[in-house]
Amino acid sequence: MVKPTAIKNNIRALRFAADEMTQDALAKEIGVTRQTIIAIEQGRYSPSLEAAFKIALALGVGLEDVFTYAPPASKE
Amino acid sequence: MVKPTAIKNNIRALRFAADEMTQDALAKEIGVTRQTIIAIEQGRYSPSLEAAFKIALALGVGLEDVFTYAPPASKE
DNA sequence: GCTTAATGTATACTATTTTTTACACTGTGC
DNA sequence: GCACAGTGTAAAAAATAGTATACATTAAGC
Repeated sequence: MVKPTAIKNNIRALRFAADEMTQDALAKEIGVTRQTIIAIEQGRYSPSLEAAFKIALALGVGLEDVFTYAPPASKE
Repeated sequence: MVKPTAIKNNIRALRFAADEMTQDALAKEIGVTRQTIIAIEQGRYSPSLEAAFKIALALGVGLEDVFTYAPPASKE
């Protein structure tokens, strides 16, 4: 099963909004590696709740401003 | 290192508020096992962002109404 | 043309979350 | 007493998230 993450985020946009913060800077600020930021930005996997909270905190916005859950589209 | 989850939740309270929903019912509704609900309720680990979103949805509240991040208390 | 910063890709590895199965405990109804 | 619902515990295995390292690409500055 593939399940390509039902969660979207606008970390990239918010990074630029937040004083042009680089992936590396963000990664360091929240205590993860750059790889993690890249993978999350690209939606390759959704972060842990903890990582998500830290990211929102670092970007100065609420959790739900960064990540949005796209429900699997029920058939209707 | 132990890292006992910096995230708190009030799933249990919200379950009762939401029509006395049982752990089993909630688990089924969001597509995880009962074990997962128990572990999360007890704070044994924090869920994935996806699981967290589903739980909030099933309980009819916002993500940040269910889970709260307790920052590691900076020294001040 | 060389260097550097920022981003992306890949792979192997570790850690954490989630599942599965199985059993224990408590309260309620019969 | 026995059955059942709801909750809890435990441990192994599978799935997913995150790390570490190394290398490629692009744009900017010198």
